[in-house]
Amino acid sequence: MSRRETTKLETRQLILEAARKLFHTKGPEQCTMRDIAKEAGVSPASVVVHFKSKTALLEVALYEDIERTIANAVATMPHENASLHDRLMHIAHCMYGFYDNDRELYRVLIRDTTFEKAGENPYLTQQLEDYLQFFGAMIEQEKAQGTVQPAADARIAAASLFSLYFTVLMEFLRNPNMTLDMALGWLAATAHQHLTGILTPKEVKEK
Amino acid sequence: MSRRETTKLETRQLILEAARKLFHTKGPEQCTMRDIAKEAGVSPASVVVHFKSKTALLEVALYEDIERTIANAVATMPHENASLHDRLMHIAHCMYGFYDNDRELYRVLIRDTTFEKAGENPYLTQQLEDYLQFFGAMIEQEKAQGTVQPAADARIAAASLFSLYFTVLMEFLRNPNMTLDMALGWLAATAHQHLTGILTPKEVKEK
DNA sequence: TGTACATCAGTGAACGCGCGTTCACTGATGTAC
DNA sequence: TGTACATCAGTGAACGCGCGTTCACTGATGTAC
Repeated sequence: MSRRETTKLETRQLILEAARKLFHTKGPEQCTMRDIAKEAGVSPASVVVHFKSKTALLEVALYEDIERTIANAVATMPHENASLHDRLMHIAHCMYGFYDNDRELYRVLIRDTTFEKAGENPYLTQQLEDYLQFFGAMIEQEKAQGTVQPAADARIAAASLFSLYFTVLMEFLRNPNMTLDMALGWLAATAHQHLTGILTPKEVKEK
Repeated sequence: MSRRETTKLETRQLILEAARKLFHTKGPEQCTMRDIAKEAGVSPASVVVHFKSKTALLEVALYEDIERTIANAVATMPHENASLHDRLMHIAHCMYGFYDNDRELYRVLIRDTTFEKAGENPYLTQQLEDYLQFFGAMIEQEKAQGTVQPAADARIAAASLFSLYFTVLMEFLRNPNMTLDMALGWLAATAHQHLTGILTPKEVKEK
C-alpha cells in the first residue's frame, strides 16, 4: 500500500472515531457533519469525500460494533445440548443488551438504514444476510438431530424468527419504558410459539 | 359547532387534500411545506398551526386511506368456513395491494412514523392496536371452534403474525424488484410455519 | 539519479435549499353588558 | 337589540440552522523520461 493510500485510510479512521464519539455523547441528531469534522481535526469537505452522507457515516461507524457483538454472542453460545430456543434467546439477549447501551442512537441508526431503498446500506444488508445464513444452518443441524421436522424450510424459519426478533427490537428502541427483561420475555413467547405452532394436531395433519 | 370552528376544520381539510395530492404526484420528499401551503391556497405558517411537522401531516393525511383499506379488507372477508390462514392472507392481500399503488410514498410514511419515539404517532399507533385486537379476537374464535389449541396465547399469536406481515411489507416497500405475488408467497410461507410450528411432535410434548 | 510533470487527498469558503420557529398584524367571529 | 370589546384563525415575512454540493486551491506523493 502506497503512502498516499495509508494516509487516506488514516483520515478515514480519524473521521470514524470522531463520529462514534460524538454519536454517543451528543446523539446522532444533535451533532452535525461539521462537528464531526472539527472533532476529527479535518475539513468538513473531507468528511463528504469519504462518506457520501451522514447516514452512510452512521452505518459504517456502528457496523463494526454490531459485528463484534454478534461474534461475541456466537462465541459464548451455550453447549450443543442446549435447545434451539435457548440458543436463539442467548443471541437475542446479547444483542438487546448491546442496543440497550444507547437506545436513542441505535433507534436512529436502524430507522435510517433499514428503511432506505435496497442497496443504500451495503454493510448492514450483508451482515443481515450472513446472520440469516447462520440461523438457517443452525436449524438444518437441528433437523439432522431430529428435533426439527425434516419438511420444515430452514430459510423460512430463520427469516421468521428474525422478523420476531426485529419487531420486538423496534419496540424496545422506541419505548423507553420497556425493560430488557420485558423485551426478552416477549420475544421468548413469540419465538416459542413459532417453534411449536398454535393449530391443533388434527388441523396440522390436514394441511 | 361555531362558525369559527367549522372554518378552522375547512382549512385543515384543504391542507390535507393538498398534501395528499402533492405527496402522490411529487413524492413526500420532493414537496415542501410551502408547496403544500401554496397548493391549499393558505399561508405556510398556517400549515404549521394545524400540523406540527411534515411527518405529522404525512401521518394524518394517509391514516384515513389505510383505515378505509382495512375496513374494505374486513368487509370482503371470505366466509367463516375459510381457514384462519386464508383469512389472514386475504387481509394481507388487500393491504399489500394498497401499498403497491405508491410504494415510495408508503415507504417514507412508515419509516417516518413507526420509528418515531412512542407517542409521536398517535393515529397509527391506535390503528395498529385496534388491528391487533381484531386479530386476537379472530384467533380466540378459532379456539372456540377447536382449530386452534386452547393453550395458545391469542395476543402473542396476533402480534407474531403481524410481525411477519410487517417485515415482509418493509422488504416489499424497499425493494422495487419484489412483486406483489412474491411478497404474498413469502408471507404465506412464514405465516403457515407460525401456525403449524417446526419442532417434531415429541419435542413439542416435552416443552 | 535527477528533473519535470501529473495525480489526487485534503482545504476552506461559499452556495442554495428546506426545515421549524417567531413576529407583529389583520379581520372576522364571538361575547358581555 | 345594539355597541364595544375580546378572542383567535390565519397572514406574510424574516430568522437561524444543518444539509449536500461546488469551487479554485495547495502541497505532498507518484511517475515518466
